[in-house]
Order: sequence, then C-alpha cells, then structure tokens
Amino acid sequence: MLTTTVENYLKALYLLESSDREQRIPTGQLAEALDITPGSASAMIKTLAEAGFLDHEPHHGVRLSGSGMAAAIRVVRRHRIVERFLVDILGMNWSEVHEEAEHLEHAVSDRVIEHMDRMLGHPTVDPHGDPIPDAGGQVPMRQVRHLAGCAVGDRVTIARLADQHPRFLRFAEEHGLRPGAVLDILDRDDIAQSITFRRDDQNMVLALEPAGTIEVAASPSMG
Amino acid sequence: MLTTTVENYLKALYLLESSDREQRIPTGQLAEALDITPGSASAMIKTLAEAGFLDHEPHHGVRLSGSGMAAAIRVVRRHRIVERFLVDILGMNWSEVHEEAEHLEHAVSDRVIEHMDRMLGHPTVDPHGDPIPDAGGQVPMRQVRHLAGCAVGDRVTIARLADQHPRFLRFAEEHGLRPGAVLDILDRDDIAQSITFRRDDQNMVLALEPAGTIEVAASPSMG
DNA sequence: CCTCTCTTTTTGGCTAGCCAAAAGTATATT
DNA sequence: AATATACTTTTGGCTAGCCAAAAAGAGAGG
Repeated sequence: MLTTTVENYLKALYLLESSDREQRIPTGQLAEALDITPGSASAMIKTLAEAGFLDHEPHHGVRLSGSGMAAAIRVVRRHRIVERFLVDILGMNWSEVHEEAEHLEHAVSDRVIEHMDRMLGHPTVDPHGDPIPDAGGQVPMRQVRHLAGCAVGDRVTIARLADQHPRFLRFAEEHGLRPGAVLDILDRDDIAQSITFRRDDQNMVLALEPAGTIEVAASPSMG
Repeated sequence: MLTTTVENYLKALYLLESSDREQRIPTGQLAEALDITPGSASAMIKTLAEAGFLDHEPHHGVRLSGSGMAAAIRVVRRHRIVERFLVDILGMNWSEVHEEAEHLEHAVSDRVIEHMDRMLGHPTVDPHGDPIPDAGGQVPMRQVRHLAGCAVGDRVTIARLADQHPRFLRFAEEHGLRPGAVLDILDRDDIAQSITFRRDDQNMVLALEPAGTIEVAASPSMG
C-alpha cells in the first residue's frame, strides 16, 4: 500500500508529463507542483527511483516508469470517479469538488470505486472534461482543439476545462462554460487578442489566453 | 485539523467509554483497542491531555473532556453516515463496510457528510443499528434490551448488533439477523444457556452469550 | 510494613516527510 | 577556456508516531 505522499508525487508527475508534453520533469518543477522545497523533492525522487517507480537521470529530471505510471493512473482514476460521483450523485457544485477528491482519492478502496463507476454508468470524463482511465489503466484518447484556435462561424462543444484553478472554474460555471456547452464563434480579433462567441443566446468575449485553456470538439449539430 | 491518528485515539476512547460504562479508561486498554504498545499510548495521552482533549489522572486512566468528546462524536458521525451511505446508496454488503468507513471517516469533509445525510433522509442509526449523532453532536438515546434477556413468547425487533467482528457480522447476515428483523422467542434454556427463536418461518438456536450482544426493541406488531 | 506483581511512564531509538542552507553540477556567456 | 547563473543534490535538523526495554508507581498478600 502506497502512502498518500507517494501517491501525490506519482499523480503530480503524471499530470506534469501529460500537460507539458516534455520528456523529463525537472526536480524543481515537481517541487513547485507539490508546493514543497526542491531539496525535499530530490530526496523523495531518490527513494521512488530506488523503488522502481521512476527513472531518474540525476541533474536531468525524472520520468515515470511502467509501475509508476500504472500507480499514478490508479490514483487519477479514483480522483476523477470521485469527482464525477460527488457532482452527479451527491449534487455538489462541480467547481468545488476538486479539493474533496484530493483527499478521497487516497481513502476510497477499489471496491468502492467500482461501485461508484457502475452507478455512474462507466463515465469516460470527469466534470471538468478530464478523461477517466478505465479499471485496466487505459486512458480514453480524444483529439484536442482549443477554443482559441476556432474560426468565425464554427459551432463547437466544450470538451474540457484545462485550467482548474478555483477562480477560473467559478467564473466558467457562472457563465455556463461547462463541458457539453455549445458555442457559436462570432468573431475573433488577433490584434485585441480576443474571441467572441454566443452561448445560449448570450454573447461573451474572452481573451485568447484563457480561451486556449478551453478544449472543444466539433459540435455534433454543426450548422 | 486533527490528524488521522488523533481522531482514532479520540474515537477509540469514545467507544470504550460508552461500551464499558467505566469512568476512566486505563492506558493499557486504550493501547489494546488501537493495537499499539502501552508506551506509545502513554506518550500520546500526554500530548492529548496537554491539548485539552482529555483529562488524565496519571496512573489512573483517562477520560474525554468536552472538546475531546465533541471531536470524537464528529468522527463517529462521519463513520456511521458513511457506512449507511455505502450500504443504502452504493449497495455494498453491510458486513464489509466497516473497514471502508474506517478510512473514509478521516477523509470526507463535513460538506460531503451533510450531502450524504440529506440524501439518506437523516438516518438515526447505521446499518449495524449504532446511533448516528446529529450535526449538533446529539446522540439519539434508545433504551437497551438484549435478546439474551427475552422471555418465551416475546416478539422483538433487532435494533443493534453490538459485536461487530467481521466473522459475527457475516454469520448474522447469512441468517437474516439484521436490524429490523422480527423474532419470536420460542424457548430458552438456562441450563443449556441457549435461546430458540423463529425468524421468517425459520427456527434458530443461539447461545446466550452471542444473544447478549444483540439488542432488541419490543416489536411494534406485538402478538 | 515490606515485597511481589501488574500497570504505567520514561527513555532511547527508529522511519517518513518536511525545511533551510551549504555544496555541487550544468549551462550560458563572455 | 573561465566564470556566472540557475538548478539539483546533500547535509543537518525538525515533528509525528511508532517500538522495545528500563524505570517508576499502585495495590495485594503476607
């Protein structure tokens, strides 16, 4: 059984590897993600590398090994199923469940997770649109397009909010920008760095930078 | 925020105080309940007494203070609501949820607990029949009668299974001895130390000792 | 009152994790 | 090639909890 701390290290590495698309994660970046000092991260990296969870090239960063990746994916699966459960079944606010799941991901057994998963109908994404690995560790792949890259006239569906800071999530929720929401792109201005779209009969303007954190898919009912 | 360890000490003391009906709990008894050495318990008792959670008379045992009692009751409430939730909502086996709740009681926030409580309709007992403290810390009182003390001809309803060892719980579940089950007392033999009763058209014999761990209430439909 | 036994407390030592700060390494710049 | 900067690793020290075993206290029986 892994400690909560170890699970958090592995999960953080998994998320860093999949978002930054970099090969190796530098010690300092991991430390920052976990909000600890680089020295602490360095010590734990040594321990985890010796345990075979990761591949450490001293002074050149770290990468999850096969067993490390598998362990990380189990944590991520628990986290995302819990989030989905808290929103869909308990009716909690989807912008506030992340922190709850942060604790529960280390406390729920696989047995409970599988009960939740069945009750939810084996969902493939969490409330933010993040993919939920299946019980075998397979992560559903989707092709990624960003709202910032859409052209005028496109009709798209929000698939995922990559920026999961509470402030942004609250903002998104207040404006109906949740996975599944359908947007019509009305205008984009590369000088003003903004994009204008319509959702549910309401127009919104967003700078390209936050719009770059919103992943979209071509809407099924394309106009 | 209390650590998991501290919560477990306080909860164990609460359960010992309410089951043994003794005033002060000796160090060794607490240590045994927590499966640690007396020395470790002694050290932690000192810490907790200094923090005001308990009242320690050196060499004469320990008792929860007001704040210790309040903290313990919050843990017990979380535990029992989680157990109830796992059984009623997730459909888990009621003889196996105790261990799950043992972990979750330290990880679920009050917010989640209140959502579960509302969804369950504010239950007053957990699946074993143990009372669930309300959000204000009040523990519902019931008058206690034991199956071992019933007379021939009585019709009673099981209210609580005090023995929560997995082996006994599995046995009880297999034989339909769950809270709510209605029993007709057919015979008791104080020499053989056994009691015979009928449940759902099936006769059962139990020694008085295990029957003493089953709490009952007069059945509403008394014959 | 003394001693024997049982229990509790104390002491010394361990691991997991953390931090601060010193020491070491890589790399960019000159 | 030499050095400055940035990053990583090491070192020394801390807390929470645990154990084993020594020391101390309480209570029973002679």
